[in-house]
Amino acid sequence: MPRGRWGGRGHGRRAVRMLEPVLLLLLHHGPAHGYTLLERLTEFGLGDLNPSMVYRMLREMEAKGCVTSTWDDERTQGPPRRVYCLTPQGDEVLASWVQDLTESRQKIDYLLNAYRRHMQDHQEGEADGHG
Amino acid sequence: MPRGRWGGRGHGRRAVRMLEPVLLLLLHHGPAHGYTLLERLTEFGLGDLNPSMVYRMLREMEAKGCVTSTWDDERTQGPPRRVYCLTPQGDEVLASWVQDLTESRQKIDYLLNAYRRHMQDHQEGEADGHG
DNA sequence: TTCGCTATTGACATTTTGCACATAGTGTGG
DNA sequence: CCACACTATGTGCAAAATGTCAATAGCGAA
Repeated sequence: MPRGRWGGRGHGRRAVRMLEPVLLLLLHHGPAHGYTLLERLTEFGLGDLNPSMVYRMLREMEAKGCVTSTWDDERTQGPPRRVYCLTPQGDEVLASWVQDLTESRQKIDYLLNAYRRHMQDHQEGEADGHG
Repeated sequence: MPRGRWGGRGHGRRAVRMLEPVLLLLLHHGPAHGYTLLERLTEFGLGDLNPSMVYRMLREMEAKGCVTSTWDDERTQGPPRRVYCLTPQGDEVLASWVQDLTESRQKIDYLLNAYRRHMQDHQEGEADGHG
């Protein structure tokens, strides 16, 4: 019974997916190669991602018009590299992601606070009126 | 080219999925019917969810052993209702969700802060050395 | 040539999501 | 009784997203 890579421990889903916004932000600093972006993901806690996913996301973003790509002229080593560059469109999408993430953060906060409050009450209840 | 229900506006993915943890938290307060849970979701900003998804999630949670369900004895109106009840297992899973969400929140914060810092620098750069 | 590293891409399986619709009991109006 | 609205839950399917593996490809070293 294959249930993905989450071998039984804990819950089976990840709360957030931030690959696209992180890539957009990274590209807002200036054009970059996929491979470079890939390495910079660790800074954002996305270090365990499979390269294919990053390249795929990049291509999807290009299809949506968020980025453009050209082949790099200079080649230091290895095969030709693509240089990705943010478009104004990508800029807007980044902004909308920031919006979404701000709201998401609020929702998470709400849940987390509700959890802590409830757990506190629960403990007090145990110590006070129960036992 | 159908891309889901996000008709071109903004980005096409949602950052977070919190249905399961919210249901677990709600059930930590005590047993409840699916329909009731469904209505309480709005408090957590999950008001626009399709009922099927909630019931489905509930059944998945039961399959995982996070909750148990029995048919309600009393019937006020409508068909028999299931009462869902959190298990110790579900308690643990909720805790692991809280962990995950705490980390996720940190990641979001990191991205948001990086964005704001960068945008500030960008503006200063525009006003100062550019134009 | 083969090996190892850098870079990118393709193909396929699995998982998740959204939606439409089926089922089912109860109460109301004709 | 029948149609209808409301409460409550469950099924099935199609599309999209995600995860993993393997393929391609250039370059330098052995």
